[in-house]
Amino acid sequence: MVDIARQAGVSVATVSKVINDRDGVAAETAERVRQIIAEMGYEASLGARALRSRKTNVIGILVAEFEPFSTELVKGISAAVDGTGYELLAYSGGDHGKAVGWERRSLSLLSGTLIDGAIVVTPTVVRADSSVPVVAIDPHTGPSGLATVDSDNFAGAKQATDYLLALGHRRIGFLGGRSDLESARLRETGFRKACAEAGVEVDESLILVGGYRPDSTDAPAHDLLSRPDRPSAIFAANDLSAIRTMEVAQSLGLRVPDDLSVIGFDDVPEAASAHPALTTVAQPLKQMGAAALGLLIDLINGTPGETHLRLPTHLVERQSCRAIPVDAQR
Amino acid sequence: MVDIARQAGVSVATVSKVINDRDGVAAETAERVRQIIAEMGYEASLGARALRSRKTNVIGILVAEFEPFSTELVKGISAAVDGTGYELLAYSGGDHGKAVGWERRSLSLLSGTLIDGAIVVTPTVVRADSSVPVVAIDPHTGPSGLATVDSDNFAGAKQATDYLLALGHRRIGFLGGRSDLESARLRETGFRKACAEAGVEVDESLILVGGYRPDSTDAPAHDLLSRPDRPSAIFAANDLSAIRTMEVAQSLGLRVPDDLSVIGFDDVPEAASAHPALTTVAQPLKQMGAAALGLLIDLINGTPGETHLRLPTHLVERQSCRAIPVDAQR
DNA sequence: TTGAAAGCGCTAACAA
DNA sequence: TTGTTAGCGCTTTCAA
Repeated sequence: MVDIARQAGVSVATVSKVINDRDGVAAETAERVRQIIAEMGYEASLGARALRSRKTNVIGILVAEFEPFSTELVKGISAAVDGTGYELLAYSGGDHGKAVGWERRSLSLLSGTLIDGAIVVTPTVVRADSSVPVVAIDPHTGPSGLATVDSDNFAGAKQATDYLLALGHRRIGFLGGRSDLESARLRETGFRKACAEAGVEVDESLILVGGYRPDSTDAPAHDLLSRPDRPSAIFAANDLSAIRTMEVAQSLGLRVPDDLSVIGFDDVPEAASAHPALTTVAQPLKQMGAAALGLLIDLINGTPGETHLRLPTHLVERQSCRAIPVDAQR
Repeated sequence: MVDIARQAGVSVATVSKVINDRDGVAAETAERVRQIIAEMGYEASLGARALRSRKTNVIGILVAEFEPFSTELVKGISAAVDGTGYELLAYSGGDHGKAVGWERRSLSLLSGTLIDGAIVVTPTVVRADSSVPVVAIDPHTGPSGLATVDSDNFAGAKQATDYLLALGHRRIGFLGGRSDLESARLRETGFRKACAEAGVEVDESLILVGGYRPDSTDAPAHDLLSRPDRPSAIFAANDLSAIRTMEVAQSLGLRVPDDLSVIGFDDVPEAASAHPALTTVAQPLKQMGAAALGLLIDLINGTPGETHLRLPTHLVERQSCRAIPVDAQR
């Protein structure tokens, strides 16, 4: 900025005024400064600028990691941000969410200086008292005081389980999600509800935790599939763990769907390219991202509307589930 | 930080030293300060911190927009960053790359202050003289002086065209990419080369530009498909335009692959979930992201190795292409 | 071992 | 219309 000022023969204050379209600058001077800025390809440093002014026009997206789920949300937010005048800064702490409180850390790292507001994805811990407006997607269990967006996890899980039951499955394994997340809790509740309604007793030894992550799914999937009375179907609480479950099954010599039916949750793009293509419950991830952005912008503008948006799910039938032959049913 | 200092009864300078593990602080004092920091959930503002010190341990990923291509790269970078000690900041300017020079703008916005280095995706314009190390993925035409990562676009395009040719197609439409990108140029060259080798003359009126974007693909796809002598197959320069081409075909009453074969390029996850599932040339996007990160970290550490990495492509056969019945061949 | 003071690149209030 | 000055939250000499 000093260079620009020197080149133009004015003070840095004047340059700043030109950049920010403040008035009190002669049209001629402004033009000259603009010229030089363009020539030198200068852009005010976000860090320094934000330090001093309050508004940055940047919205932060805080994720533990860029994996299929969070990136689908990001795609939705990105599509929706077009035309709003905001820019997007998606931030992932280095530890991939392994450290408790990563979202609080990232939030204070960025808020107050760099961003006007934040969308935080699957937070484990949040304080509603952040210095900037925050919207949570798929939040943790319990009240947070935050504006949130999620999908109807209960209904979706029930739908998945009903589908498996309708195919004749009676011994159904359940690979739960991250127990600190509301979504994981609701999916298990939906599963149990469907079983209860169908008069099928759930075998508690068939309920394990996959934690939404492929690597933490390995062990429980192995457990479930290597027992003599293994389930004929598995409902994995998200697509990534469902896909890993299919891989584990295949490594054990089981064919999906012939020997084992598997159903997931989310409908990330990877579900369609799995082998076999994964039957799953779709969350409208792109819409959820867009909705979160809408909520956040309202919050920033001080015109809060809804504080909680819940979007519907639907079943997507692909190739990973099969009806049990009638004579094999118990 | 002032609050912390007051609480601990020390100066902000001391707090800063504790945060940055500088020595010259009594173990006891340090412990007390750390305690309070933890209690208050404080984290130093990235903007302010970076303004003063040089190293931020943050790597920037600059994209025009979060769409399937760039997000696949981001996933690859994210997976590879684990354990390196770096964090990731993916930035998308608001205009979705419509403004020329968005990457230069984003770069100077972030560099010098917020990030230690940047990976820029499909840049149109770059100066190698940035204040931080930069690696380009899928760069623009012509020399840039930048370290780059790409895939073998020429071989991939030839492979795709050979495949179509082998299926008996002789009238093949080509929907090119963004003409400023090296990849688009190479894909067209590969297409022409394959035709030439097969002794098939290319009809220049069948070569149009889709620009890698669904919306800019609509018109040329319509053009190609509504002419009486429409091609029997279309090679679209990336998956997004291929998928849109299939949609346009279907809206025109053409069945894919029965009436029209379509092949894409990239193999983004969306290709597998298209209807019909898209046959395409796969780029190893995740590996490309990981490779770019490796290159960049080398650059940051001042131990530059390779300056240009080219990864191989391969054909992924799905359901969008069909052999032409022999009697229909010309 | 500690803290005062300067300054990173910028914006905002005010004075000239 | 312009420039001077102070200060955003932090790190870093350097003196106490």
